[in-house]
Amino acid sequence: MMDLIGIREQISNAGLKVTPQRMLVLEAVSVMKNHPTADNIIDFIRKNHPNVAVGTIYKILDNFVEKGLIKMVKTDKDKMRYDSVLTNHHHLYCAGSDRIEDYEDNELNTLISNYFSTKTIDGFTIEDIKLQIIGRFTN
Amino acid sequence: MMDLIGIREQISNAGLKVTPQRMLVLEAVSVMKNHPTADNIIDFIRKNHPNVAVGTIYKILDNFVEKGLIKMVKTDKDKMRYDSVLTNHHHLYCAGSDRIEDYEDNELNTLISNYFSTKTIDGFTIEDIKLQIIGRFTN
DNA sequence: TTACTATATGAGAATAATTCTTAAAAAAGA
DNA sequence: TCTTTTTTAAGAATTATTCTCATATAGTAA
Repeated sequence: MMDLIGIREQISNAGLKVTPQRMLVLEAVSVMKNHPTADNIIDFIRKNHPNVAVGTIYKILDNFVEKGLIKMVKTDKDKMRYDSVLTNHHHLYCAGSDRIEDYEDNELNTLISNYFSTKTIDGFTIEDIKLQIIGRFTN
Repeated sequence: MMDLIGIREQISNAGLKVTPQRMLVLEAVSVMKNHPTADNIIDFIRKNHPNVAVGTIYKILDNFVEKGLIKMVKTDKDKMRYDSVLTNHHHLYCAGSDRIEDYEDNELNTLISNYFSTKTIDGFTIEDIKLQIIGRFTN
């Protein structure tokens, strides 16, 4: 479940001081699998630790993104969301709601990276490719 | 250049009343090819028509997105952006700045739609697929 | 352990983007 | 034209996020 030692290590290895607040944020993002917004994370943490400042949580999220501990997910509408899954994956976006799910597909990854190993884009160096698959969840 | 009759028609065909303000907004988004933010659009319009209300422009942008006349593009950090290009295209995102460019590639579109014509995603009906190609512009 | 220094935090003010409210104005239809 | 419905202007309100700065704490070195 919540491997506090692992979380402590991740923060430390990223070159950040380990603080109770950072532990709480990283634990929250790891536990909340639904691409939470900053606000979701704030609520989650403050339910049990009402003394943690909102600005602190925003700053910690920035720290973590900067150090690569978590990622930001771009959605069409609404606010910023965060993602603790760092393996290469794509996202399924519901056209009619806020729902976002991960989509992992190595065959697809291979197909795309093969394609771009021969094809280059003029004036642009590719670092990463993500698919936004928009549609409807049927469940 | 600015085909005012075409713009009028687009608005009308979308089932919206044609007003001067809507003409201005659709013309602005069509002319500004750089994925403008709401604020860019507001500045552009108010330079020549300072009497158009900010809230009106926001509401018109919403109308247009809802009717499919324009699209929203969201990037990692910053605000909402708008896009008038309705052909199927992808986006190049600069990892180090706000820059976004369109990327059209029919060969790629074919590749992907072929892939997903055989492969289905459990519990999900695909409506559209967009690539976010992240990297660096070399010019 | 204690002290030191850099960094992180809490609290709330400030800012920025967007939405809401309401009365007045204008569009489309009869 | 007159009527009905929709749209607009203006600015207040809301929401998300960033900033400020005094205090507190983590990591390190003695």
